[in-house]
Amino acid sequence: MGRAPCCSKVGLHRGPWTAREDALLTKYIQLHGEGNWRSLPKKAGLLRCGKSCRLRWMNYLRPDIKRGNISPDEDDLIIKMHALLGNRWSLIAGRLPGRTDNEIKNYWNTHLSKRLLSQGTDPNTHKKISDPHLKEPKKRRSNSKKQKNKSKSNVVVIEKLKVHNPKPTRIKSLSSFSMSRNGSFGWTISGGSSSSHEGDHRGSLLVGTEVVHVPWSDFKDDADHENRVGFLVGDDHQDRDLVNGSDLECHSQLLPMSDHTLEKLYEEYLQLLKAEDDVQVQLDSFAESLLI
DNA sequence: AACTATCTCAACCGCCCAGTG
DNA sequence: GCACTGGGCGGTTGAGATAGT
Repeated sequence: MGRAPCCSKVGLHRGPWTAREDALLTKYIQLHGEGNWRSLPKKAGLLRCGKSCRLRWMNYLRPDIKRGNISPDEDDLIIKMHALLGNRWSLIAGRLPGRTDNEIKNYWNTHLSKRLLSQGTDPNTHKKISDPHLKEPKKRRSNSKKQKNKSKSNVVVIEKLKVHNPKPTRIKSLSSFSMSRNGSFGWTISGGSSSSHEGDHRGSLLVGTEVVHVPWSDFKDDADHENRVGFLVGDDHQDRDLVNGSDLECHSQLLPMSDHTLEKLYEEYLQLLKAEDDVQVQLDSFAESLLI
């Protein structure tokens, strides 16, 4: 509908981001903070749409991002949240620290919806379906455990049985994350230094007691690797190895915090689910509370 | 080894909403 | 109330990776 694109696309670079672009964007945001996405590309020296910059930052470059497989607990939570909220990925992501809406959306579409189908559940309505054809998920030709190792993301699968490859995710507002847009609730995630949105990232990979990870797509091919790594880790060279080497162990070390948070969430759900009398009413009110 | 089918997910697109003047 | 802008969201796409033939 009539709205003009957020910026002129003439001459703008599209497609996968290079390490150099990542570095430029990260550096700019570290210095000036988030916001003003429309003008940011120009100021940062990027030939990108502001939206593209925002997306790249939010889903990949933010320092308060962790990596890691989506755990079975998170699986379960996503399914429950989806039953409550539908395809409101940002809200669901808001309940899963370290997960982006894009990641959850992708994960749902590629894994969870198929799983529900295979279990005879309509992924849209979360109700049992009777059509046997719908129960059969689209199968890959192999039933072998795929060990996908995309060079693009340079990620190693930790859990042998899980096929989902982790991608970078963000922990919404480490000190206290709040719902975006429609949501207003929040919780406090661990103490430690806060990483504000006003350019206080300082290029460090350490956020509080957490080691957060910077994306490293393009690393293997990019000649700017060293510059980028050095840049991204700032002066904290002890973190270099986290970037240069396999950081999967570090990913798993991040999980306890998330698991702890998940426990809280489960408590909420259990409380709701225990009340069988008017469970639907409570679930509805719970869903509404997310939207306030 | 080559080809094909399938899967994954980063990135883009269009729309909506809130804020501002 | 209206127009405009910036930011954000959900849906979709397509390149690259993987596995089977």
